Amino acid sequence: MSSPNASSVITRFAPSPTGFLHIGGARTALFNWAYARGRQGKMLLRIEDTDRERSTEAAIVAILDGLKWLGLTWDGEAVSQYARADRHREVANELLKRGKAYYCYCTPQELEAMRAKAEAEKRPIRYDGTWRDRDPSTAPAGVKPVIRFKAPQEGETVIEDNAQGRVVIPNKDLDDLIILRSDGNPTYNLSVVVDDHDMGISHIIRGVDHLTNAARQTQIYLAMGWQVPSMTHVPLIHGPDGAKLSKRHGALGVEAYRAMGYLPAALRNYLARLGWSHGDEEIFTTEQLVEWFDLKALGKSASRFDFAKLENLNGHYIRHTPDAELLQHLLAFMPFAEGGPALLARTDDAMKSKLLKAMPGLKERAKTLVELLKGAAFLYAARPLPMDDKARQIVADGGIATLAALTPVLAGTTEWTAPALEAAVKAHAEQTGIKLGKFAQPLRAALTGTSTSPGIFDVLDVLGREESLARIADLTKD
RNA sequence: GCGCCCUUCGUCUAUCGGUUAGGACGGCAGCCUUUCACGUUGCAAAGACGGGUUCGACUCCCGUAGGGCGCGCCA
Repeated sequence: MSSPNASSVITRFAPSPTGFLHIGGARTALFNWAYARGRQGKMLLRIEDTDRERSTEAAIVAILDGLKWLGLTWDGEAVSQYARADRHREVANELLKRGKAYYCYCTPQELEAMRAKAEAEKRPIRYDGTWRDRDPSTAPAGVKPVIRFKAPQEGETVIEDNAQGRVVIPNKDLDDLIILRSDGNPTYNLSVVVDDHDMGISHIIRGVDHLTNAARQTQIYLAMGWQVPSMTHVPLIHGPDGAKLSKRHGALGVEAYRAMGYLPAALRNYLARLGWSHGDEEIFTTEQLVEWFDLKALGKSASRFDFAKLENLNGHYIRHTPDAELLQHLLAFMPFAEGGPALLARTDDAMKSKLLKAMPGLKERAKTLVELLKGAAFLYAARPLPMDDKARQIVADGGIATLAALTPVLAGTTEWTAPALEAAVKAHAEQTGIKLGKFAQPLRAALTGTSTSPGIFDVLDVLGREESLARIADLTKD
């Protein structure tokens, strides 16, 4: 199964489908992807679904969907770990045959008691090795055994980690883990080793929460006489408060970031800067990430997720995305936005061209697609326009008189374009000696129903002569 | 409790024994300005603590404190 070219890079992303793709998993996937892509290698995808109780189809769909949205493509078909259970059992039996594993007849209750006792006596919580050297013929009747790995008790296990450095763990602290459950199903640590070996994985890149597993897995590789892949354990991402970003503490799936209006490219860029750096580079393309990404530049300490920085980056990406492309992003985002589907239904070709025309002014003031859509709301608004408090205030504050005085100026402008309208209004301002700003705000209120918008002459332009004049007339006619 | 790991501005980070400890986000102040943004200029802001090693430590070593991860017939 492994590549004929021994030096080729094969990484993998191996999520367990017990929930959505969270931000830490997304970054792990990004690193695996970038590393493989940057070295003409492959990134494989394996779904670790051996926990039949908690694995769900919905989670698998969400994870694949999240990866696709993030633009992280994998090579070949996603592998179901559970589907390979026979092979895992085969290896468990091989280990048994080699004397590297044994049957254990302890019941879950006994193990629980063992743990409780150890804890009460303030001893390390580990399996005591009851069945390690015991004759299976003394097994109690009616108890289905598990198979335990016979871990070395002396010496130490060394992990040469690309991010963590050389990590040494005393073998006395690693107990005999279960590799095959009493129901005959393999457990995680066995499955991972067998799959990574069979799939020819050259580089394992995952979160540091797997560091201890790395030691146990190393022992299994050694027991099977297999080559241990290059290991890299990246530091974790914590929440803004420094606490861990667990499922229950507001950890969000990537689809939540999509709904918050972040662009995949911005999220990739942001995530890449958590635990990894390339000198002082802050904003870089995905192509550059692929080119620059290097295991050696990985940090060791956990980082906190900072929405403010993500938002800033996202704003940068929005501003620098070409209008037409950004419109496509906005359209794709709308189904996930609050009130978005309704607006999307009303987005015909005419509306699309209005959005496109207004885009330069719109994108300048949006940090997220949510804000972009909100900024575009005036294009969708139906007359008479709903007004927010500030707009109402402006109108009430002498705005109507200003608008009335402005109406003939606008109506008399032969060419309805932003520059022509601006020239006309400025001329009027000069004649009357009133500052331009005095005209702009009432106009903005009348045309958009808010106090903020793109440049007011651009707004007049996109809205068109008829609609603009009508919106103004709605306020001045009575 | 045991094991492993981590610790530079509020946050993300640069530094690979010799720097005025740099950048970015955020903050503050100014400029620009038709609103809001953008842009731009400037300012404040860091080596957890204590010992070593060294001519010289943020960089190396030890300890302390704080934090994280792991210790399932979960992954």
